[in-house]
Amino acid sequence: MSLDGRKSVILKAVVDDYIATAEPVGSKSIVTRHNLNLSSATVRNILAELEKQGYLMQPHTSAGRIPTDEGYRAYVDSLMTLTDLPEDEKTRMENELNDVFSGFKPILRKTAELLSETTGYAALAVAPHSKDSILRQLKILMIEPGRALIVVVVSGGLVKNRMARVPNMFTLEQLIEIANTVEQGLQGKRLSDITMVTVETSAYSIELPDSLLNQVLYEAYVSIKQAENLETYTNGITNLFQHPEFRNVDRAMNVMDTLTKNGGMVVGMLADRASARPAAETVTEEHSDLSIEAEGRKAYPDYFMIRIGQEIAIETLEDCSFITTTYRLGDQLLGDISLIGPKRMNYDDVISRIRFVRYEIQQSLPSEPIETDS
Amino acid sequence: MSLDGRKSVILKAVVDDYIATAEPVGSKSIVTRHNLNLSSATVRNILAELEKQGYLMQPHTSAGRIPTDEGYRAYVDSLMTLTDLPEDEKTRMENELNDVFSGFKPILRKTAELLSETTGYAALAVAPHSKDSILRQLKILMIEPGRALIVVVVSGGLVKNRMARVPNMFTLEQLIEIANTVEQGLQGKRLSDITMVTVETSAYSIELPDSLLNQVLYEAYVSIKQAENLETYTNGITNLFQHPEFRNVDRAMNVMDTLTKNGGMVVGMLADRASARPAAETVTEEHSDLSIEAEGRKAYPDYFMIRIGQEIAIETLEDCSFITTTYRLGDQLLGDISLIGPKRMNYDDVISRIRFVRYEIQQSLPSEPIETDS
DNA sequence: GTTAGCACTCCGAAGAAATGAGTGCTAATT
DNA sequence: AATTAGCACTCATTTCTTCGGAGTGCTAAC
Repeated sequence: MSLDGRKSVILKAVVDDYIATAEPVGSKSIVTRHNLNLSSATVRNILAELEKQGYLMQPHTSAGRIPTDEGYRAYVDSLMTLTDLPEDEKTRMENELNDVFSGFKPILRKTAELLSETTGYAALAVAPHSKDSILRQLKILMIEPGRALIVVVVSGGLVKNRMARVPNMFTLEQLIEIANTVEQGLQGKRLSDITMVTVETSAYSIELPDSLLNQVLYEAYVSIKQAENLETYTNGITNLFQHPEFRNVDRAMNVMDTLTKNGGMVVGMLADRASARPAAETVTEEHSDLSIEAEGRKAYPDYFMIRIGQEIAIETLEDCSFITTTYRLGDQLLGDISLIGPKRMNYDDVISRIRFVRYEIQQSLPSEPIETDS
Repeated sequence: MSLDGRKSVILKAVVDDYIATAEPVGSKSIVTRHNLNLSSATVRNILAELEKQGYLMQPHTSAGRIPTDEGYRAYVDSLMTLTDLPEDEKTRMENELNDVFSGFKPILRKTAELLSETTGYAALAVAPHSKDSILRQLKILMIEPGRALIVVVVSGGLVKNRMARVPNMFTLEQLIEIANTVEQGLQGKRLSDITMVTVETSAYSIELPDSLLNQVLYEAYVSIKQAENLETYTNGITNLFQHPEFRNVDRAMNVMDTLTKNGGMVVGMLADRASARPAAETVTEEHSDLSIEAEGRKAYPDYFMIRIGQEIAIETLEDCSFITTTYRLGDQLLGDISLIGPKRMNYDDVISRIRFVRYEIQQSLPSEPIETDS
């Protein structure tokens, strides 16, 4: 009953056609487009069944069918055919990525740009970060009297730096002493466990007036805390407007709003959740015949997390789909690459591309230094 | 003939009403709304004259009038009445700004946020930068073998830093020597005059194999060059969609695109031009009775540059107006605050608010350390 | 110089009619 | 028992028409 051969062929046909045309798909057009050996009447019967099973729906009584979230889900899980990118596409993207000025940020920016441009959807890259980052180093560099650059180095090689104002009277030596003391006291701690109290405690042995010392400690604390922040690069949000589902200004605005508010935090958190817990039902395994790093499957979250419509659990994005995957640099650093488009998205193409750029990022930057700040 | 008392009253009325309603303004509604002692017929005659003079136009023959770019220009230059912000608004904005976590970036972000939220338009803040930045310091901090943080300090106190990969074999001492040598060679030079050749020349005395040395020099060069980049913070672009002139998806998309492409560079350059050359005809002097820093008028570009429609000289923004002002930190650092909205913008309110936040920024952060990176 | 009056314009809303893609159901066919 | 042809029906969309009204310009009177 559920999805025998013919049914799945028709469901796939509906989703494929709807993705291509954005118009409800009728029985007749299916028959001709896919030259099936069936009459439209038979197809109609099958469509009715698929609708009863929840895979399809009609926008109104006398219209063709469009996929429901469940329909897309079935399509993505087992129906769609993943193809590899054509070679010239690959080399083109490869070249573009290699052209980038050195530095990690530019490369992520370029990645988001490339993805959004080639797919026509919105792309998002989250900079590498470590889930349970551990403080490794705390350095201070005096820029001029009263101003110092505080550098926080975290497990996995992530470095964050931040300018801070310090009392004029401190000498570089004093600052370095403070930094060293705090560093020793906090080294190895998880960032999330560090509080202002921890910082102060770590520095109890230093003999300086509290009022002055605390200013520096506070700056150090802020710097450490900022190392926890995720950085995100978004590109191509306006692309979404090209798609008919967002030709309505209000809907477009809502989506834009959600994607840009708080510096992309909403989306960043979403992507973050992806790498955090790849829950069984929402994670789509790559089709094994095309999987690039099949050996690592169990050990690392190399899946594509695909959230369709309601599954995103954000009301304004219920017409969207959200595809996320995680890249790794070395053993500890994780980052995410995501793509947001209409539910009626070219999943096949998008997945190929994301996989490709992930591969590229991991290849070309296995241990690139990573600079970030707040 | 040009703009005698009654005419300017009527022009002001039209612009005011059109700003308020977004509907073409008719002769009758002017009379009732502003209870003038005139008949609608008289007003019609005046409207016809104003139209002949180029201040007004009709969308179609039997419609009311709307302002032309010249109409807005006249309004902005001499007709509108600038009011001061109500006290509670001021304290509210002040509090919000003071609540911000320390650091310059957050404050600029907050500024853009505040402005866009309270005005309902899009806001843009350009981080402080110096027009002809001069290299002051070049520091290197070794993070771990093979990785170093390069810090560039520029005249005016701007600091940029960037992680770089350096050959493993270098010791911290060697790196510091290189940095010091290059620093000495380049100190005092304008960033724009520094090239890869200049950098290499500055280091000719160092006795190390070229192939290794050049890697470091290249990284230094890149770091210096990145210090030239402007950083921009944009907020509230989606606000624009609320206004009827952008309810058309395509127009909205064009505007969005222009405002977001290349990380806001288009707009950044626009704002930049504002502080660069305040050309007479496009710069609007603040109405003197409300001017806060009247004494500094000639010495600093404390004007509001207002560009209306075509004056922006970007086709996709021809329905917009663009208001920019420059803030200063200390003597050398300049930054811009801009607001982008429909031509039919509440100029009065917007200008008051921009002026207020500029004042706040300059007050609360006279010499805050400024951290940025690429 | 101002105003009342009037004919005229033209947008936009509201309705009516035609179109056509697509459906579900029934009865005939394989 | 599955498939298909046929047909009546539904309903979004498009096109055309009508009509009201806000607003104008012009003329003639005040």
